[in-house]
Amino acid sequence: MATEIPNRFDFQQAAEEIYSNWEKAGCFDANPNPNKKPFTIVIPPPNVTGALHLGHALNNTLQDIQIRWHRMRGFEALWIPGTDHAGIATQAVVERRLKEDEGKTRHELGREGLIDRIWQWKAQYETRILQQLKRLGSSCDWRRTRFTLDDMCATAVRRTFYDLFAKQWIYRGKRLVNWDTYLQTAVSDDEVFHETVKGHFWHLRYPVINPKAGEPAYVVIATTRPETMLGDTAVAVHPDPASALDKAIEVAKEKVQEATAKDRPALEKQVEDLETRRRELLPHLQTLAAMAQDGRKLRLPLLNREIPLVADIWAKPELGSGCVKITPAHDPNDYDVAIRCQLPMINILLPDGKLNSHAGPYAGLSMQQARQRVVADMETEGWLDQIEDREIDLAHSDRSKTPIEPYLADQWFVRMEELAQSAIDAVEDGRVKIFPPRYAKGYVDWLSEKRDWPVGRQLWWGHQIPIWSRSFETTAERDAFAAKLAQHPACSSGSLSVQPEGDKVVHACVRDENKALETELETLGMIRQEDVLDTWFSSALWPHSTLGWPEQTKELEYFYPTSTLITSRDIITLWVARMVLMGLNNVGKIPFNEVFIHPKIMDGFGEGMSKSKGNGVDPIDVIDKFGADALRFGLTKLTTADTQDVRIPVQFECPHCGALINQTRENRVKKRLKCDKCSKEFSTQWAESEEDKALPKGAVVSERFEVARNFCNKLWNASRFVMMNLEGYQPIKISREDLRLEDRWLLSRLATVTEETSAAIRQYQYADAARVLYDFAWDHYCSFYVEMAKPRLQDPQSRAVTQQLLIHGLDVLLRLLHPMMPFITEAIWQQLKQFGTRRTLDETTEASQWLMQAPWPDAIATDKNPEIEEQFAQFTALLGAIREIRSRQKIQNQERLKFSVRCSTGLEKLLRPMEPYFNSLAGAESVGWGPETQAPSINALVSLEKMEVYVDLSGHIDVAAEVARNDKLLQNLVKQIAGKEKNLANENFVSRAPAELIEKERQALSDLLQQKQAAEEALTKLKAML
RNA sequence: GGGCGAAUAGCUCAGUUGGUUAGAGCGCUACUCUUACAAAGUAGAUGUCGGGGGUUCGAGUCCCUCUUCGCCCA
Repeated sequence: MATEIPNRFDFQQAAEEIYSNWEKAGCFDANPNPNKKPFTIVIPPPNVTGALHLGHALNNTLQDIQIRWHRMRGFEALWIPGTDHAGIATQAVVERRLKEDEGKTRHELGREGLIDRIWQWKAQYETRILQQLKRLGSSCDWRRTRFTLDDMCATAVRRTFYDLFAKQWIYRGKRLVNWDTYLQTAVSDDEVFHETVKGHFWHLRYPVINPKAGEPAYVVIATTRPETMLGDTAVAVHPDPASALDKAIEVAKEKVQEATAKDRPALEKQVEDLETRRRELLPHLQTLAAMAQDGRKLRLPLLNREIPLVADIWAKPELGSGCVKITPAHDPNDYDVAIRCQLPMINILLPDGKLNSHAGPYAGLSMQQARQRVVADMETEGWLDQIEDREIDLAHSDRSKTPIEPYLADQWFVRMEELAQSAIDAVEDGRVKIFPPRYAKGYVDWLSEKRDWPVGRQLWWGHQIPIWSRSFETTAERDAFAAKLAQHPACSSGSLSVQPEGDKVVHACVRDENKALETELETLGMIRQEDVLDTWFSSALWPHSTLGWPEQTKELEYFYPTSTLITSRDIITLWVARMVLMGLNNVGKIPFNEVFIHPKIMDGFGEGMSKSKGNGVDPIDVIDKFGADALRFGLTKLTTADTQDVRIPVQFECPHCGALINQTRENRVKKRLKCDKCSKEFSTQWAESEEDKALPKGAVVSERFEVARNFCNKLWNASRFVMMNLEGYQPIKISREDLRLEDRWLLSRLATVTEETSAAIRQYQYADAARVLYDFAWDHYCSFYVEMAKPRLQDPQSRAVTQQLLIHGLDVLLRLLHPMMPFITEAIWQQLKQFGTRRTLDETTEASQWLMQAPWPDAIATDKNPEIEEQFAQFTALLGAIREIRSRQKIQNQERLKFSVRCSTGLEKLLRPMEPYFNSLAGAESVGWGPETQAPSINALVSLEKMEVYVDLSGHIDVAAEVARNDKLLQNLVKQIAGKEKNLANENFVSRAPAELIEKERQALSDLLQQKQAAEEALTKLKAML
């Protein structure tokens, strides 16, 4: 029976059962349905590198809220789940593991072998990720789960690549790339992070060949990477050092002008240095500039190569020696110089980071070894000028954490001109709306650069580029071959596209997987490109590839464009922008109508959470401890509309006693910790030794979710109360007019709250939606309606109506909360079934089998009644006044109070019917009402806006407490009165402020004066009693 | 260096178009085991709204500037 409901929600057990029941009942499935409007979300596929973290929990909670809300509103709501293969990240993790566990490299395992291992890894993590999503309550259509490397996605990738190739938007070129020597692949700028490290500035001398009279015998260049001299193809000097220096001096002087006193000395020193330099170094630089114009050559030491002295603005006369060595194949700036001055580019590096034959005697050395040898040899030969210490900015690969080598390599690119423009237009003309709107700027700025997209990755894990290539000795041979290939029937049928590159190379792209054709190309001597595509290439197709494109499926037709994409801001350029341009290119339509960028979760110190910092919270730990509903509600409550970061302070949970220990920057990296409370030790994620690992592990959690857990408990117990009092419940016909004030107040609140919640969810104002429901459920439904229902339930006259409104309110509340807290609301819904399916005031609807399929409540406009809400506010104010006196006077709850209220007859009429509630809610009974009411001889007075409340204190007055209260009140009143008087005495205010406001102020002042007088009188009386 | 954002109670955050007593939850204090809930109830205390200028009758809110922090880009 109902009374046996436990007073805690056992979420552990309930959640699992509920979820599998939903799944069995097909609640998550969506299918094209002409009778409904579609609402579609594609999950931003989490990558299979690791498990989901709290940021993912937030991301997916927000998506699920939209999906569940739309589903309840009658949309055909489809949420497509899936994961991303994350090419380089995953391969890096698996390779590292391989090295650590078996000491093997990928080359020892071979391409097939390694890919096999990665699939195993993928299987493991995909399972884990999908499981996490399920435990979170995500209502995805699991039948449609996709993976960016599965057959369906592969087909889409291949078709897209072919299309771009045929449009000649794909090309291969030699470019300087960020080379990861550990993973032996190029990485994009997005995958590089910079770190300032201590280094040196080596000053080297390069001798001048046949210097003329007055010319120096050598030039000095400074470099942070001396070994790259082996790839030098020039030395540059500024063409007009005088004006360049003047400009630099001018800029520096301006800075001095603008500087604060603190910074000024340092900047003045700079100006001084520059002026000294101009005096002492300029003639020398001018000589060099002239020599460069005259075509003077230098001899590159160690390799004895002749290199030109060139004039180029990249050389900064204000820095170092004023000359700079040019290594086009290994430095982006030098690369630009080489393009401008038409210099040769010499690549001295092998893919594994060792030097190649261009490095002459240094071939085979690593960059590190070469540096030592080069410096030593230069010194021996007398070409080393000096060494200074210097901090240098060093690029690292985000994937392998090793230094990046800029490297000249063949690279596949996607031409971005048209594609980028199409994506810019889509946002600028409002077809794609980004929330919060400020993020549109970064999106447009990034796309506006229209930098061609390097899509090739020298990896094994990914979509292999479907291009077969062959090189020829001569252009004629190549052309002949290409012409012949162009005759192939596959070309005219549009499944093969042939294109030349440069003079001697031809590429052929095969549209769909076609073993016969591919083999044929191979017999013609063509070889397939080894590179795979950047992961983002396949994820860019995600909104349409998951719906079956390039097939014109029913799903694609019905569910595309998707409705909204919910993601975090660091992914706007990588994902959102590329999804837009690929959607437009492939389908001809935008991929989604709206994009919502949610906040990023930080720890209590404002630092991003990550496993490598030790401050990462595993959502599963939170779910185990507080329940999925608490996790979801807590995250929802944090998601305010415009903020970009939210902080969640993090604790360790002691596995012995459950105590929470605040995390600090110090303790979060420790291998083991001692509990503050029970003094027992526990291990952390860092534990390595057997001894540490033997200790129980302390989870990283956050007590932030306690609030939400308590809210779940409140909801649970309110429901429990309702059900305990529903014995004999029969649905009855209710007519609004017959209802009491509190009933109509409840209905008015329900209408308002429904409206506010809907509006908030629609506008992605998640925190507002959560707050509105929290306040309503706790402060209105529980604290007032349920409390007021208690006496009414005892009264046979009013019991049936009260039951009806209680269950109606609960039914609506559960539906409103369901998108945020699906499990607990569903659990209660299932229990409510014992009272039948007719629960709401609407006699025509029956409760559905599953709450998740129930209709979203209607905001019944006619139930909204501001007047009643105002009246109710008067009632609660009066109640509060009585309670305050009770508390201040330390009057026990058992002792009854008497009070009288001096107020207008109108208010009296309104509040008198509430008399029983003063008894049940404040233990007080009224003895007088209306304008003529006399104060009891000993009383405490509370002056409210529209009434004066006298609580009879005869018998239990604490005079001192009452004096103190009145004193404080008086002080406050005096302060306020002074403010108002000052305001109203201000000529400017009276003449300029709006008349209404002035009138309001006057009224307020007169009220205040009256209150003051009453307080003074009370005080005089009280003091006489002392 | 450029862009975006943040700074409000001990903590985490709200605070509409400027309008005069700046709010919530947690924590804290006091009192209550009152038959839904102590993961609760009732009441209470707590603020130079980061600093400095300015606009205005009036600034947490608008403008300028400085400081600190975070994220992104180069």
